[in-house]
Amino acid sequence: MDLIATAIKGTNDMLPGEAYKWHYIEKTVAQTAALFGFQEIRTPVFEKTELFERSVGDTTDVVQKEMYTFNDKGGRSITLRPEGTAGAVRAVLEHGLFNDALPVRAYYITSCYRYEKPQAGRLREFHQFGVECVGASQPAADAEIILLGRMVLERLGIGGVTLQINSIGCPECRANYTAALKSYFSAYKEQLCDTCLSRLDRNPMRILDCKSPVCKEIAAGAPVILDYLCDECKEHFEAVKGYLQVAGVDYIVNPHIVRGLDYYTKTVFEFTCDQLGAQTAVCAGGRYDGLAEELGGPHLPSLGFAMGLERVLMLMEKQNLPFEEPAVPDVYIAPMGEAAAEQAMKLCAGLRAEGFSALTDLSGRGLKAQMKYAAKIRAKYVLVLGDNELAQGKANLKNMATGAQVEIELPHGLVSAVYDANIQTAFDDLNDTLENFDKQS
RNA sequence: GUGGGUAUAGCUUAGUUGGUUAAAGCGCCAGUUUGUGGCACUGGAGACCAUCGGUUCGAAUCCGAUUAUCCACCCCA
Repeated sequence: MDLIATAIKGTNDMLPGEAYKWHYIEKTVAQTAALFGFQEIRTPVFEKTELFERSVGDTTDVVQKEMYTFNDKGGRSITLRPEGTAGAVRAVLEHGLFNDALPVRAYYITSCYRYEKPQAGRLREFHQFGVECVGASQPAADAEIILLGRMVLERLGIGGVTLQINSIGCPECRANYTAALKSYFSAYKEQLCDTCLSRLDRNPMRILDCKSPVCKEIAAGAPVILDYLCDECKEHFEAVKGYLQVAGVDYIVNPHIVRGLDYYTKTVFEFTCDQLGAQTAVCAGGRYDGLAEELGGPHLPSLGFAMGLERVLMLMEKQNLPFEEPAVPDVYIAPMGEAAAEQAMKLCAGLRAEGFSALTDLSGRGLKAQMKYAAKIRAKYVLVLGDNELAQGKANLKNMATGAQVEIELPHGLVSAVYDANIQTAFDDLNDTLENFDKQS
């Protein structure tokens, strides 16, 4: 084939044969969110560029080199959302949802866009399940969000996941900490890798994240944020850990967890797994107490997380986890000849009106081919409709799983040219037949 | 943005040291004369061997570039 266009780099088509997996994940995720009182929020795929520059932070990689930014025809700078929090919080503020009962609990399942080199577990268009809890300052909120993330993974059956938590403090304690980091790392200027050298000035906390062995070794001896937390942040973090312990949640405190988005404060966490290729995080988030104000709203301590759904899917497939099976057609009607084809169409319509999924031939195939097709689409029952059946008003209904057949009465309407009111009751009989079929055979 | 692997039918692959009409399995379509699927048999459609250029009498095979894809770095979910 020589197609004039193919899918864009880093995008995935979700094909009919796979869609049920997504449905299952989305359903599980939404139901779990509902258990925690979260309601869905949907915001536009694109936003004003400033929104992301301000929230995510204009020194972050995401903003600096990964955003899909363009000017629309009105000359406005528009950006496809690289993450979900900014838009959700913007909407909460814009519509004054904080005037209603606090906290606002919202979740979303959306696509996000980042211009990155695709690799395992990383796409340019990817999907996130995210939750935002706006207007909750207490450590209980942190624990609740973590519990929600954990429960989603649990309900999907995903194993091998570790919860790592840390606190990166408030702007005040972080300032002290970064100062300490700077002076510590400055002593190793000669040995740090180039990227870390540039991070020394801009964001020394990132050096803790570096994978280069040398930097890792140096970072191992670096000051730890937890020692620099102010009393309030320290207390908050202790309380969060306390809640997690009470809830029986296993976690490890990893002082090297540093989120790449600027809005995070205090608690940050990641659910990590080693089955994601070079990627580690399947779900990550934290508190962002200053974001609402940063966007021009009131002071609203908040927090949330995002879960990478492609990564969730990847883990589920790797771990051979079951998905809710897709629905298969209830009945396939195999007509033979033109007259039968018309009646089959009518019968299908009636069955569908009754809530059955009913299919019939659209390709003019022979009976054998139709049986094959019916088997392939995993139809539960097949009804062969030929001249004999139409003449006698009876037909054989075949159970495709067992091969058993049973004779049923055809609706009267089928043999008359005009739609007959009786057809409805006749379909009811057919329904009963379908329902009782297994008992009979 | 940097680096590495890969590129032959819808899918998975074979194609010997470059040598005539490029194979197979699966899938698809159709048959195996009487109206019933999963099995078997037979036949059919389907590939300008990613693209462009080069070396050669001759290229799917060698060389280069481009593109795509996978993986890793970076960063992130």
